[in-house]
Amino acid sequence: MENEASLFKVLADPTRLRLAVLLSIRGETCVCMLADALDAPEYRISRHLGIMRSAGVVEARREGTWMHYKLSGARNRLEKCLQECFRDCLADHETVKADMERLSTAACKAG
Amino acid sequence: MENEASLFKVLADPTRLRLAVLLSIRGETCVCMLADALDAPEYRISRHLGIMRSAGVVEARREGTWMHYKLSGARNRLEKCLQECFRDCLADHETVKADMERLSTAACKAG
DNA sequence: GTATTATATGCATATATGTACAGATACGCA
DNA sequence: TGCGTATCTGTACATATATGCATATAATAC
Repeated sequence: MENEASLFKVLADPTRLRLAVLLSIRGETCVCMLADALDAPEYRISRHLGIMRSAGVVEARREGTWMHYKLSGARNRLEKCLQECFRDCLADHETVKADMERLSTAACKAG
Repeated sequence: MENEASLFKVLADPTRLRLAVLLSIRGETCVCMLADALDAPEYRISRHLGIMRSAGVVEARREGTWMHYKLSGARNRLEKCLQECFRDCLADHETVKADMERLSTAACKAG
């Protein structure tokens, strides 16, 4: 049960939860966009994305200088269930809506 | 989003996750049975149940000397979704099956 | 009242965690 | 090669967390 608890632990932080929900809504997104969306310093976003990546929750793709992150495909029923939670239960959260609003006006040179 | 992250944090511990799944399967259960099921000292179970109770995840009912705990009714969509996760994704976990096995042979004077 | 049982909690300790800053790395371009 | 931009990470620090032990509380039985 350690693994399952670890998965919950990854989501047990507001920054990481917001990132997970945003990625579930928008799909692959660049780090600089995520930093703008969450209105947080880039190194903080990067650190949390690293934690999520180590846990296999997100995947990264490099495109030149830019790194794009997206949710990993669910590897089991629990991960699938939790990803559904993001979309069904958290996508319309006030914080997420504000994050999406900022994200929509953010400009990223990666296009 | 702090509240949602806190909810995940409550579940981000193996002991608490096992307790949550057990309660979702079996319904209201006495502390001594839970301690037997998890093969853990009673004070540890009590401590974690206290944390879950503070977070509103479980409810307690006193019956004489005994305390019975059960999952609280889901107060929102996220809680409902997570409770479904317990039953759909974690109930057949090896650890949970072993916990249920110990629980089935445990005797509680509360009946 | 005392004794016994079930459960909860104060305390000390060890470990983990999030954050901020500075500096490092990776990449593209000249 | 050197420069600029995007991203990552080493370190330090403050805070949070889980644990074990001993003890406290709560309820019942005598």
